[in-house]
Amino acid sequence: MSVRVEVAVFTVGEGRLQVLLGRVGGGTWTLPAAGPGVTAALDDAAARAVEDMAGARGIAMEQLYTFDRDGADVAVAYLALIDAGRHPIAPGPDVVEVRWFAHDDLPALADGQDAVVAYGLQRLRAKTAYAPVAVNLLPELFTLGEMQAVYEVLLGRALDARNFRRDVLRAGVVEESGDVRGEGRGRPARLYRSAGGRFAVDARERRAVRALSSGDDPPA
Amino acid sequence: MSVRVEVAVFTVGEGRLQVLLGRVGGGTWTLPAAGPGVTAALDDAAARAVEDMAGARGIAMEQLYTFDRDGADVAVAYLALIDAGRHPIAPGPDVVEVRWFAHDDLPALADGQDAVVAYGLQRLRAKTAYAPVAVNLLPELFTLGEMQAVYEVLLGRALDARNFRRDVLRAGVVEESGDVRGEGRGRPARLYRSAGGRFAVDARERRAVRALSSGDDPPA
DNA sequence: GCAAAAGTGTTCTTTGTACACCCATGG
DNA sequence: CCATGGGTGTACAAAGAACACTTTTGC
Repeated sequence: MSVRVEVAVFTVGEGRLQVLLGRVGGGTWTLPAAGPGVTAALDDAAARAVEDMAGARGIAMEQLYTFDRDGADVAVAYLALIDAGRHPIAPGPDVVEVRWFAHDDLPALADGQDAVVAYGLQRLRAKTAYAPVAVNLLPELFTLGEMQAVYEVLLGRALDARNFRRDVLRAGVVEESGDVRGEGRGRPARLYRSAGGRFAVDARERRAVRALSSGDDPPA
Repeated sequence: MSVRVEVAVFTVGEGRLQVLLGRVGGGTWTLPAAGPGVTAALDDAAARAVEDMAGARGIAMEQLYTFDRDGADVAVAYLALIDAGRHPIAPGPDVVEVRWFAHDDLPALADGQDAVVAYGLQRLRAKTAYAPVAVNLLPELFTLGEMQAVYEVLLGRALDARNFRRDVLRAGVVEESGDVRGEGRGRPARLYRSAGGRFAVDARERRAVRALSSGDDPPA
C-alpha cells in the first residue's frame, strides 16, 4: 500500500466557514495533497502540500485520520486552520486555480475527499470545546467582537457578548496588546493577541476542559 | 513508504489497567501488529493482528493515530478494549508468549510502541468523558458496582456510588437484564447489559456529551 | 444627540456534589 | 445480629444563562 497525504484547510470569511480547494489538471477540484509515494515526515508533507498548492505557510495543522482507499492506498488526512487575510492564497506551480469554497456549497471532489472535509469539520467543531481554535483563524491582533464572530460561525449560533467576554478573559487565552481600533461607528475595541492556553466557548464546553485533564490532543 | 498496523489492547483486571503484549522471536515484547506491507483494509488488519497474536476476536477497536517511523514506514495505531475474562488469550502461531502487563509496569517495547500505548491510554481516558467505554471492558452482564470499579481504575479516583448509579441510569446506557447475582456477602446486585448510547461518568464529562453534539468519533 | 458597538456587573436557574438512610444477604 | 455491598432520596454549593446599564466613538 502506498501513502498519500490530504489536507482540509479551513478559514472563516464573509460570515461563513470555507474550505480551500485547487484544480490541477482535469476539471475536478481537490484538497491540497501529496503522493502517493510520500517520503518526508507526514506532518511536513502535509504542510508542504498546502504550500505547494496555495503558497500559504506556517499554518496550524494536525493529523485527522487515516483512510483506506480501496485497498490500494492509505490517505493520511490533516486538518489545517488559517486566517485567509493573513495568508493570501495564490496558485502554485502546476496549479490552475485555487479558491475558497463555502463548506456547505462544495463542488464535486476527488475520490474520498468528501469524507476528509466532513471529518475535518466535525473535529474542528469538537475542538471548539476545548481549544482556542479561533486564534488560528484570526489575525495576530483581533478584537473580542471579531473572535466572537468566528465562534458564532463555527458553532452556528449566537453567543452572548457579555458572557463571551467574561469567559474568554477568565480563561486567560488572550492578552491585551494595549492598542485599540476604531472600526468606524461605535466605541473602539481593545486589541488582543493569543496568549496560548486552552479555552472553551460556553459553559458545557468549559467543563470538558477540566474533565479531560489533557484533552485528546494528538501526540508530539 | 510502507504501512504497518499496531494495536494497543487494554483491559481492566485485578484493579489495574493492563496492556496486551506478546513475544514472537527475539526477546523484545511487542504489541499485536501487522506489516510492513499490509494489504487488507486497515480496520480488518488491526483486528486480525490481535487475533493472530492472542486469539481474541470481536473486540471493540478504533483508529488512534498514524506515526512516522524514521521516514521509512508509517504505523497506523489502533486502540482496542476487551474484557479479559470473556476473551481468554492464547499465543497464536509463531508467538512464544502472550501476557497482560500493568500499564505502568511495562517491559521494553519494540521501536516506537511506547508512544502507541501512551496515546492509547490518553484517548481511552478522554473517551471516558463521552462514551460508555466501560461496557467494552466488562462481560455481557455486569453489576453497577463492577462498572463503577472499572471507571475508578480508568479515572484513578473513587466515585460516589449513589451518584454513579443515578447518572448511569439516567443516561440510559444500560438496561436491566432482570436477573440478580449474589456475590457472597452483601445484598445481591441487579445485572445489567449495555443499551448503547453515550455516557459520561461525572458532571463535567456529562456536559461534554451534550456540547459535542456528535463528539469526535472517527468516521465510519 | 442619536445610533452603534464596547465594556461592566448582578440575578436567577440549572446542575453537580456530598451525604444519611434503608434493604437484602452470608456468616 | 452484624458486617457487607446494594439501592433510594435530600440538602447544599457551584456554575452557567439571561439580562440592564454605562461608555465611547462616528455621523
